[in-house]
Amino acid sequence: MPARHRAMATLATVAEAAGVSRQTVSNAINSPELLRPDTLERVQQAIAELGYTPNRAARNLRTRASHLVGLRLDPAVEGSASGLMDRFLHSLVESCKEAGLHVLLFTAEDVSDPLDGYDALLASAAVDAFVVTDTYRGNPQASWLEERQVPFVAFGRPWEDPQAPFPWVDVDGRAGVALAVDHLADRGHERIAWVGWQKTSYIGEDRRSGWVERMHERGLSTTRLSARGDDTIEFGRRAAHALLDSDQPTAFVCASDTVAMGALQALADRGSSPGPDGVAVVGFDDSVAAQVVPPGLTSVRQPLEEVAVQIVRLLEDRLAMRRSDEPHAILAPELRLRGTS
Amino acid sequence: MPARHRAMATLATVAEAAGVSRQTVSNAINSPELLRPDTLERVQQAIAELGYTPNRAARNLRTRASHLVGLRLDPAVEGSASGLMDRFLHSLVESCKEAGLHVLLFTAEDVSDPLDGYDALLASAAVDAFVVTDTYRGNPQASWLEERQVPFVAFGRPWEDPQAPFPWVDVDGRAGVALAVDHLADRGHERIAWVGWQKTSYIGEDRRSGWVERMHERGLSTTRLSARGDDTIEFGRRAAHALLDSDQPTAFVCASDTVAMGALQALADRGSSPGPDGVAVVGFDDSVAAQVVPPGLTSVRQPLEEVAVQIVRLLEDRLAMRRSDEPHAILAPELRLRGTS
DNA sequence: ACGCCAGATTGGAACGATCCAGAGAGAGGG
DNA sequence: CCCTCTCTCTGGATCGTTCCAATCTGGCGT
Repeated sequence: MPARHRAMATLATVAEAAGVSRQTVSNAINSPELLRPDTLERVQQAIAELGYTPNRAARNLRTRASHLVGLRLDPAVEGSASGLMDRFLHSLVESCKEAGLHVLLFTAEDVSDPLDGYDALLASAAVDAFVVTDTYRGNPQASWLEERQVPFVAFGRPWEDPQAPFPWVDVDGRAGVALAVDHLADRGHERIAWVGWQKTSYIGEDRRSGWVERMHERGLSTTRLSARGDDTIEFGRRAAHALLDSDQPTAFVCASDTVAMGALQALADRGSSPGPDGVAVVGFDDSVAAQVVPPGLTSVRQPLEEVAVQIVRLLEDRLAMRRSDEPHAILAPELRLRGTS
Repeated sequence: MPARHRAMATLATVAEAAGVSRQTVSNAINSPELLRPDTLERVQQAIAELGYTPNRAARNLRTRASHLVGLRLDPAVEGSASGLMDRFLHSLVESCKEAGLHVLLFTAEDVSDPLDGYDALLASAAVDAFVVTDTYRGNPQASWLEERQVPFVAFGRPWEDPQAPFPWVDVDGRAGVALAVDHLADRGHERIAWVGWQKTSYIGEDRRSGWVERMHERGLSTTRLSARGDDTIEFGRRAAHALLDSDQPTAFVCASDTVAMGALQALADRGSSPGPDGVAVVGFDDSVAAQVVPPGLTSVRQPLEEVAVQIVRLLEDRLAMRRSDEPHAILAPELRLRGTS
């Protein structure tokens, strides 16, 4: 174990100890197949004895690569239920490790500027690549980074331009909602309502289309069963009340757990409880809230672990200047069944 | 704006453009007060024109500092309500930025080994310092890092050894719970129960002591009003039922929101609802779940933003090899009032 | 006119790795 | 016996910055 106050071992130190040149030690680490077995053995032993680890800064300087991936962390909205970032981050860090990469976090000075922060890291060669996550509304980062030929992978589709050539990974929200509709319809529900986001949200409309399509596929009507608004508990509550007052749905499929929590509140307001006997509710995100709220909110779970794996795969291709055979991935979510349905 | 495919500007480039030496450009950036005003002006203009930004790797190599802070991300327990890491991480990244630092995430190969992962980053000089967060049960990292004279700051007290010299920041759980007790007692509750964690948890016992002390200070009895168990919803539920069956508390103060959610479920099981008219419940962590569960769970909120600020302050001291005048900070949480109390 | 001094600027060396071209050692062929 | 070729290994140059010591400049006192 190298102690910090003692001088760290360097290539030169190891080389001397093993009686070889610097370059040979370097090769022992980076291209061991170049060494004669006995030499390799000797060098490896010296490395072990001295506890040598290559100095990152020096390596980065020479190879012009930092093996760091930048991720901009934007403030999560307080009071929204998701907390997806936590799960995603874990998987991402894990997947990156497999690929010899590390995740470097940064934030913007100016949160409203989607480009802020990228430039500084790039110009100083602090990171090799980016993972871009905040693509919910358009995605100027993509074209900006593309222009500069910076390797990056997006979590989220380029909705405005589905043909955009950059690599991305996304979750099939539509399929997820269709899953929810199937589940409810299988259980005999016919009046299944949608409580979702504003029309301006690409993601919201994608999820909603899963509801519309699957409802029609199963011969169910969607008329007067749809509500759109903000991603807040309050909206979910009001929308659920309004729908219950007018067209008496027997189930709600929601664009998010946040909205779904609102629907649950509406049911509570009316003294009725969700679940098999009452009105069913299905959320989206499988947030912690969905897991802990009684009696458990059925919810569509995004495969974030797999998303991270795919992102890193594409990232590796880009970093190796390799053309990915499949630069886009749309992953299927699954339905987590709980008490509310 | 420097494009990636074009050669990046270097000190030499700028120096030539400004008609000065490399070192002068370096000084213009790091010690501008050394330059004559007109020279400084000229150099700065050249820097701006060429879009020059110092190369991190080269700087790191020369100065033996990376300005990176390592943070080990350990898997959050699914189904526990907190999600504190998300909030903390944001604040930490933000505070670090002010100090010219970045946060580098890593994970352990072997999660059960609290030291795993630190060594590799350290040996390769990838980070200058660490923020250690997983100190809930003992804290071998601290002594390990201390031994190696690695700068680090812990989020969490060294419970086993309060005199330990390393810098740390923590939240006063005891005071937070006392706040909750006061709040409930002020509202007329006298039979206030504790639902907390195992005796082996330092944090759990600290929080509990806030309940015990404040109850006694206010002349209230704690006899047969305490339950201890796992940090799960299920335990909270069972414990609440048991207490309600035997000694009829009118309020629950819980060691976590997770446990509190269990208590809420117990009330729901009995057809009674929490709040002013029924049994009050107070949680701990102010998790997203607390915010979204109807009618809103009153909860003790940790000042994570301030924790991050203090951690970075101590970190800066350590990195500057400066002795902090106050290397420990215990911050007071606050009570977030909601419908359950 | 000269020396002195502080302030401003410079050029070489160093940080620790990898790239690159070339040297040394054997093996094999003519 | 020499030449070539391959396999190993080596030493110098280099990445872009900062450290360090030395040099240069101009103002001031005598």
